[in-house]
Amino acid sequence: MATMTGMSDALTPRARAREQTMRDIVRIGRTHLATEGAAALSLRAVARDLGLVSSAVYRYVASRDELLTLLVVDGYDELGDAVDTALAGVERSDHAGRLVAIGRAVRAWALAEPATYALLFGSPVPGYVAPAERTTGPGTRVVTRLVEVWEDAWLAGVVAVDDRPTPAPGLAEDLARIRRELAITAPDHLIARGVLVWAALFGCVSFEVFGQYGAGTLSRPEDLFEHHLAVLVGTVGLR
Amino acid sequence: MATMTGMSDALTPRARAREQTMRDIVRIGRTHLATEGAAALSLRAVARDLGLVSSAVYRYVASRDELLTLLVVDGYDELGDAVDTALAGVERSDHAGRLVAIGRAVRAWALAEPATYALLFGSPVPGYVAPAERTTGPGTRVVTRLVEVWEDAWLAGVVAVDDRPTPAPGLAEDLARIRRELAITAPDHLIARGVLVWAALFGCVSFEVFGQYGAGTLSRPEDLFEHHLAVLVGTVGLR
DNA sequence: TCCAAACGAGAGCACTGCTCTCCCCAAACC
DNA sequence: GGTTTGGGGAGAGCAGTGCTCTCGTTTGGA
Repeated sequence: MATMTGMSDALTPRARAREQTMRDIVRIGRTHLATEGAAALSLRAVARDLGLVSSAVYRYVASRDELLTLLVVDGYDELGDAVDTALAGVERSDHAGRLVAIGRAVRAWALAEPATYALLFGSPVPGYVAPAERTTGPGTRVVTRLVEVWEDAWLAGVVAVDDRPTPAPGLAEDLARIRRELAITAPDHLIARGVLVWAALFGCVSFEVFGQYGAGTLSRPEDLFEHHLAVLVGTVGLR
Repeated sequence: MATMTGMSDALTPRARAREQTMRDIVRIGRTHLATEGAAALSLRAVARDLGLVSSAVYRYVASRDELLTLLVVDGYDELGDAVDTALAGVERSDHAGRLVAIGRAVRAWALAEPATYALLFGSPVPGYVAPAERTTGPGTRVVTRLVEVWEDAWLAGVVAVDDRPTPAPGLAEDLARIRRELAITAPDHLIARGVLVWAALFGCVSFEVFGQYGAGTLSRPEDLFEHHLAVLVGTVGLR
């Protein structure tokens, strides 16, 4: 509180070194996460790789859970970047193409970083709850992009989907809140289908990453995924 | 190897006591799993609750991983029983009703036993791989029931679904193997859609159990799930 | 120049999984 | 019934973990 209050960003030497150490911790943490997995992520091991004694890293990271939070945020950012990069190559008016691009990007990133994907979308690490104020922002980047697709298509008037089955009346309130919070205009049945496609997309990716299809039963999983994407495009009435 | 070789089942007093202890271990393990989660599952804690010293439980369970395997098998069995019970109340000819019943049963069980559900369908516990020879049997009960639904509907000639998008030619081999292994006759496009519905169903359940929808954003998640089920019924052309 | 803050090291506590040895007693065999 | 054998419990111990506390040292800023 004393000396260097203010807006930081002034880059004092100490802050500079500190940020470098923080980056090193996250970097080493990511490699450990990728090689040994989330439960085997050990602050002591990170400290060893960093050339520090275990207690020293507690100057930077308050607990193992906070290290997990850092990795969660890092993962969401990377996934969000991957999706945005993929979207950059698709015309905004090509709604089906954008949905497919998002799906492919999510799958590709998940297969490349299965441990981080598991940390974000798998079973919660027991005893650990990601602090909402730090993770919801980066955590909603993908679904934000998905919603953009439906909304764009709806505004362009090119959504062709049956409005049956009709969402239950009890859902109206929830859907209205979603519509308000995301500032969209698409009707209830489209929002509900969008949520389904969102969940289905990650369900497909999770099945593949977590090996639920059975070990080695699929010789061409990418073909199956492409087909599923194509069906999902129809589920929200894009073309 | 010495005395009591043979088919067991003869229930010698020792074997009887042993099985009782095994059941106690699984029972206590389940409560710990439910209260503290998979990563916090500790053989020592189970031993304490059992009134034993930690080394004693190693007479029954070779390792912590084996305890996890016991709980995995136990969970698959319970889920399979839940699904079968739900199906018992639906006419075999009511294909849509059977799919909905399976979906509801899976969701209800997952919400009732989130920790076990996470163990089965969430991110794999790091360093632990479920031994296929012990888990694939019980682990395929649900998908077996799902496949039964499509197959029954197909045989009854009541499947009304577009055969587009056409599964990629490269998928033919994989789909043929699935058809052979499960002894079904449904065509490629129906099998592919069935796989999608399977993954989508568990994607929806996982999103809800793992809180991916955002904490407390849905006031009536069951209504949303019902709607998703209704859409998925259409995805495989049931009515 | 001097002080306070930042920082690293080390010891220590309570916990974990797992191994090994010791030993008792009940079950199994004659 | 007596003998033996092995199942099973207890305890110590090793290596690892998260985390805390204390103790010096370094170093940046006033």
